[in-house]
Amino acid sequence: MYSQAEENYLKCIYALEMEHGEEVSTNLIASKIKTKASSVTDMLKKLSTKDLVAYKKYQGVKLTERGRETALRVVRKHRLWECFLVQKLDFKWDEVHEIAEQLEHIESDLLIDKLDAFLRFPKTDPHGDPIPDKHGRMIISETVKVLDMKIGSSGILTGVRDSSGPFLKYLNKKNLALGDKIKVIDIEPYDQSVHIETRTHRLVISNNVAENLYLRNVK
Amino acid sequence: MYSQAEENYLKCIYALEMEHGEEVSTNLIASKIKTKASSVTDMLKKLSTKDLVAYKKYQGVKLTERGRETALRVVRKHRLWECFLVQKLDFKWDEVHEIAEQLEHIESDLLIDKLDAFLRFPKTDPHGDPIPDKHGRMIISETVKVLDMKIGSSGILTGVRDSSGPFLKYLNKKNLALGDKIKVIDIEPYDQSVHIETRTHRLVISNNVAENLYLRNVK
DNA sequence: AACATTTTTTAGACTAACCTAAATATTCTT
DNA sequence: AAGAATATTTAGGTTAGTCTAAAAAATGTT
Repeated sequence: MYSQAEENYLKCIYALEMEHGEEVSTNLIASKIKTKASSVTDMLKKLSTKDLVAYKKYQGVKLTERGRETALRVVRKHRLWECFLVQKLDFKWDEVHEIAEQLEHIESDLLIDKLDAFLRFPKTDPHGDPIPDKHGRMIISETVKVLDMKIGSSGILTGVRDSSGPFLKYLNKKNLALGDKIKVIDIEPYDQSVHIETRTHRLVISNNVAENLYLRNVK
Repeated sequence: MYSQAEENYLKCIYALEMEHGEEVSTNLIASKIKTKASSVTDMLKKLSTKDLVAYKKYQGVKLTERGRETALRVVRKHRLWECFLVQKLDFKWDEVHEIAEQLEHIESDLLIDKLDAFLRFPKTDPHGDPIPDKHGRMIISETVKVLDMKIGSSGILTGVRDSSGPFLKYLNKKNLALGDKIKVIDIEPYDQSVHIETRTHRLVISNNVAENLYLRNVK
């Protein structure tokens, strides 16, 4: 139906809308997709004629309803394939992204629904991100960043903002995994580094890392 | 590494070499790939500069060692994915080809080896075709066409030459499946239609169908 | 408000993979 | 072996997606 390039742009715009709100800028897309702003402009024009984005010169874009549906279908495929890779093929969570980037473009509704069933309709992918169902609906759990936690409170690690290989490898090394219960012992006012405690150990994480960890509150 | 188009040409040339012997002609490739002869010529030149085929103007092509290895890797992926679709996702054997055509281009050696292990290293795909191992080796079983069988002899249906949807649907309807024991009752000299018997029923198949069924001899 | 900076768009070019139409080789027929 | 038929290649064009460089619009600064 749509080319891989088109799907990648839609997915990218969808992600940027989630992060920064609607009205995504050309340069932002360009840097995320690692291409030039002029290429982005070209593509936005094309997506616009296909009624996938609402685009006005110099004003940024946002997805149309059609565009959002399409983006969600790609996201669904990406996250289901990640589940498959981790649960069935024993990949580690930091190894699956690049492969899922390819698999997400395979076109077959039947395939993806059968895959969904095979995996028993998972609600989140290995990084804690919610998986849209076939109607595009998903469960967005209330989460807070580690930095916004009260000192002394605890939470379950439910997701990561940055699911790049290096960051996930860092978490592996520090023995932090999704589902771990984490208690915030102290936040250093000077550099916003955070002293945390898990069931098995204590450690200090930088502000940067703390920004990328989402917790679900727990008493 | 190589584009999907390049991989498709290599796979196509490989298949034609198997069927018709080496030195595959431009038109043959064009008709199989459903494109124009001039496009084939363009691609053959490109594949030639990459040392994947040995090409001399007006003389047809054959795969180089490098080309054959690459083709076999694609074939391996295609057939493993077909196994996955049938065994794990409950697709029927006539539904998997088009999806496998897409999946065969996913690039990750680790993925394909893990998939192979997950499927317990299958030796043939759902159509009875042998699956190359990671070194490109496969078990080619001795088979004969139904038409070449002696009257009164039996064989196990081990493969089909034409694995297109319509043909496989026909076999489904006639209740013929891989692994079935088939006895050749009679071959009509006039039109080469064949009277056969399975464990459960008797039927007459046209010469055309008989040409497309491979049996492994059995006493 | 005027100038500088940044962002975005336009103009024009490139590559991969395809196409049509015309030219050239090869093969077939007699 | 010459002409006809067929097969293949060449020449030149198209589209998708990218690029660079230049132009234009928006934004920031004083």
